[in-house]
Amino acid sequence: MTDSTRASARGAGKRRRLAAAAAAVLHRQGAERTTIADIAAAADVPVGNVYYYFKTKDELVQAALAEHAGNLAELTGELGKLPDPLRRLKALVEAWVAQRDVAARYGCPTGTLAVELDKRAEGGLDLEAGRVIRLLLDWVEHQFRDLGLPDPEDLALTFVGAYQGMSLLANALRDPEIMTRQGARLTRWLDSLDGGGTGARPAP
Amino acid sequence: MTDSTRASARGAGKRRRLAAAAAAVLHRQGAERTTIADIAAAADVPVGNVYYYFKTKDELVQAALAEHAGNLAELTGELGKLPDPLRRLKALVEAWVAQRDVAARYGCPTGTLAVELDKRAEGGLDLEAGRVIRLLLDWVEHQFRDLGLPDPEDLALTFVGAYQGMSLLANALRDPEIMTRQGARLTRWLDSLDGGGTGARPAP
DNA sequence: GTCTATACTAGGATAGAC
DNA sequence: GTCTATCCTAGTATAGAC
Repeated sequence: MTDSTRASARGAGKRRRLAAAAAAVLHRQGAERTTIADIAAAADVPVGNVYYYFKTKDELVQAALAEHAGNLAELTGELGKLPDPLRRLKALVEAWVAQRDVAARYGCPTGTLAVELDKRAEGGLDLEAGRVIRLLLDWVEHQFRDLGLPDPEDLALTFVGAYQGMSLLANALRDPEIMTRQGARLTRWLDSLDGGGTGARPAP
Repeated sequence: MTDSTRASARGAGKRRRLAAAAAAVLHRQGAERTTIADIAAAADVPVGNVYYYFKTKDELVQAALAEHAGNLAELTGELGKLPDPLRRLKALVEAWVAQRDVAARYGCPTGTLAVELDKRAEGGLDLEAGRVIRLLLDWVEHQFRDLGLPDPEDLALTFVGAYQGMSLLANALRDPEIMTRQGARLTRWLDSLDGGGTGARPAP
């Protein structure tokens, strides 16, 4: 290994630390209230050095979104090991409910970022969070399709919409129990869809 | 009428214009990206004069929230004229769907503000948006209670959560049709609750 | 009560030494 | 590849003339 590859390896390490720190800090403080210095401190990287890895703050936001997309891919990868699509969706609800305290305090990482970036048209990042949400929607839609249910796209919107809605309410009211109770409702809804046979159940 | 009361009347007019402008501009640009100058321009009031009516930017945000609360009270007041609670809720869904283009572009005014204010702990406004959402929740819960359905509080959370979720998705994906389709689902859900008789329908 | 000019600060970004 | 010092802009808020 040459000096330069070792340097690159160290550099890549810092880059990754900065991306992970960006994801975490942006979630807690929001995109606008977070300064480069905040992210640098969280990643234990000197402030001035950040610009070597990310030329602008927007690039850091982009990196945070990639981080969220990666986390999502990891989660759906795990869930994909379950044989039954219905069990996969139920396990996803369980994962959401398990995060109830974080959701009540800071909301859904991607959802809140989507709201903030929408108001930030300049950088052209206003649609990027939507892309990450789209990844989740597509995966969920695939599960509903595998279950043989009609309108899998609408079902996915209902399902993910319910998650975003309960996260926002839990956050706005600072009440993690909202995640628990609405999560239980979502699970019962999934059961009713599968048990219903015809799939004609009119639930939202 | 004395000079001072006339002056007060003019003053109150400007104050009201500023509050209304704050509500509108904060919705479009977000709390962080909006400057005092933006609000002043929208209200057609000279920048420096703003501070006579609102000592800080936070007070303007507070005024915008009061504006949203007022709009909500007006809407529920109208809906209250309908004799049947079920019709009231359906009419509320219709009102939401009618705003689909605004929702797809800027999200729910109160919901997006709740997300932003959550990250803005300093001013102590972080829970204020939640209070406005609570007003809506209480009204909706009341309708479900009048329908004689069990767990009206949870039903209200599901109903309002569905609205917040569909607004966020419509906004993140810039697709007003999401409001239309999910609104139709919500309406069918309401019908199923009422028609179900037992109210044991497991929908989320 | 209305408006102008300006003080002050935070924070993004860059130059350039090492 | 790492870090310091600094420039520069934007935006809140105030002082004070009218």
